[in-house]
Amino acid sequence: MSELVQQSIELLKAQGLRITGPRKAILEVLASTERPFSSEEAFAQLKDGSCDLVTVYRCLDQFEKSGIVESGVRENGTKVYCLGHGHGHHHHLTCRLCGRTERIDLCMGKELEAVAKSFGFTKVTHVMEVFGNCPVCV
Amino acid sequence: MSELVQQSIELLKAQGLRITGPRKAILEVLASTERPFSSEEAFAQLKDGSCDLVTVYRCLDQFEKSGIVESGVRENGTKVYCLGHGHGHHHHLTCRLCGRTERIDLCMGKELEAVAKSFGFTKVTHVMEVFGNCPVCV
DNA sequence: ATGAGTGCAAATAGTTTGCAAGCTG
DNA sequence: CAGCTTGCAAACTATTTGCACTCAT
Repeated sequence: MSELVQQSIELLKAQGLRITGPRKAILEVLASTERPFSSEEAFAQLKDGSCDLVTVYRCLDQFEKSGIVESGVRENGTKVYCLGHGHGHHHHLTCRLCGRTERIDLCMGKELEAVAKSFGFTKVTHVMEVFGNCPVCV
Repeated sequence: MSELVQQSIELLKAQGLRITGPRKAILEVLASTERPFSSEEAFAQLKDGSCDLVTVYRCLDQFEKSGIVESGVRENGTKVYCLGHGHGHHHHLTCRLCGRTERIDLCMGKELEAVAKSFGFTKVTHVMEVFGNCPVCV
């Protein structure tokens, strides 16, 4: 089991959450690559019978609430999740044709928070996804 | 009819598209505020009987292809559209409780494009939405 | 043993599509 | 009057919810 999965499990335990087969399996999938997964995609990566698709939805949602994964939104509105991979908040550059994903550390979180605060907004979060056609897909 | 709507209509005509009742009505709604609308929300603003919800979906999609509106995605994945309002590309700060929206001109489009190109990606686009709780909602 | 977690089925939300009829240019 | 547009119905995709059962702690 990867170190990243171990860390995540500790975090879950620390919050009084239970470590189950499906949760471990889903974490393993997320840890396998930096590419963000939708619930359906993560489900597709699981060995047949690992768990139900609904469980994937519920676990990913739970993981997000627990702060061990971050979520984003695809161009088409699909929700995706990825482990912090030990690097905390970041964004992705995704090929809209093949799904290949590169990590982007560029982020204007602080600036956005400053602007938002100037409007009196609190609990500021943001979602940013970058799309393009990768060299392989032309 | 607002100037903004006039401009949009000219753009549609220039592309050989037809100016119909529903299209004008939808443009009026979009022009009424800087707040981005989902198809359902735009539909709700129309006078009863202006047109069918499906038509709103199709028109907004068409408007985006024609370049007269820009689209974004809500935290929950809902697709939203807004007129350029004569200021071109921009982003929004939306209260996740009441929907109040402020315009944000902060954008790292150029930087993102540079990073994406360094990976060999072309046709780079990005989606960014900022959320918070506005002063009125606490 | 107790309640968090899961599976299955069914409900929902948002959006898209097929096709015949209507209206714009 | 040609064919872009629309309306209506139905299909679809992604996600959520209800409920009984199971298993981690």
